[in-house]
Amino acid sequence: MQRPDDLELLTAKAELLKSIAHPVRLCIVKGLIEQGECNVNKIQDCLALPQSTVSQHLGKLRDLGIVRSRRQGVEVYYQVVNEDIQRIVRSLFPTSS
Amino acid sequence: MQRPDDLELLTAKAELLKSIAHPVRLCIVKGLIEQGECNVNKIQDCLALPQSTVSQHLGKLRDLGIVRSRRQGVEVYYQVVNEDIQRIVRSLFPTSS
DNA sequence: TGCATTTATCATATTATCTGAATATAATAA
DNA sequence: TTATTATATTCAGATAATATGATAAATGCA
Repeated sequence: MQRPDDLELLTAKAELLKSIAHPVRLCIVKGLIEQGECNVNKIQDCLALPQSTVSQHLGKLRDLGIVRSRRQGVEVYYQVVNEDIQRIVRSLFPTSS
Repeated sequence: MQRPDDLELLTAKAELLKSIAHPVRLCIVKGLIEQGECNVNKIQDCLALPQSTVSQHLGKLRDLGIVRSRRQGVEVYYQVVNEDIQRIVRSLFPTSS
């Protein structure tokens, strides 16, 4: 066991993991990875959670660079853009596409 | 985006991610994976954290089945036994062994 | 303009997590 | 038995994360 040479790296990676270490966010990210881009409204419907709850989770994912949003008219579409996260989620749910 | 068919699975996987979504626990797990089994004392020395803090983190990892402990006399040795976690950590730190 | 729809933000209550001190337990040696 | 070393557990306070309702902002349409 060697001394943690790079605490910043560890903290950054832990932060990354934390971003999907929540059932709702993991569900959102898994859904986006498996089925591609999606707008907020549809995500909400599927999760059956209050709009503000979903929006805040998406906001957190956006702030961390896990997802990117794109406005199309009134709607905002989200997609997963972080490769670490994509690898991790695919590796956690191997049977899925 | 489909309805979360298996909330339990999502919650379990999120729990798994949460277990290493902390710099100290990620450091411990990374160290154990890269350098194999290690006793608590050495882990403490390397992390320069209070004994109870390290022990509590190890306890959390043990309760979740991430690591397994083995007593050898007075010392307790830990090793990582969860394959999901091994895959994730290796994928997060690709340059390491 | 006024209105409906979609999404974001704010305030706040609740809950979970982290930490360190103190204490407890386990193994071994003297 | 007592002492020592190694590890675990308990507890209290601080901090952080989460959920939710109210409100605000952005867009498009009549």
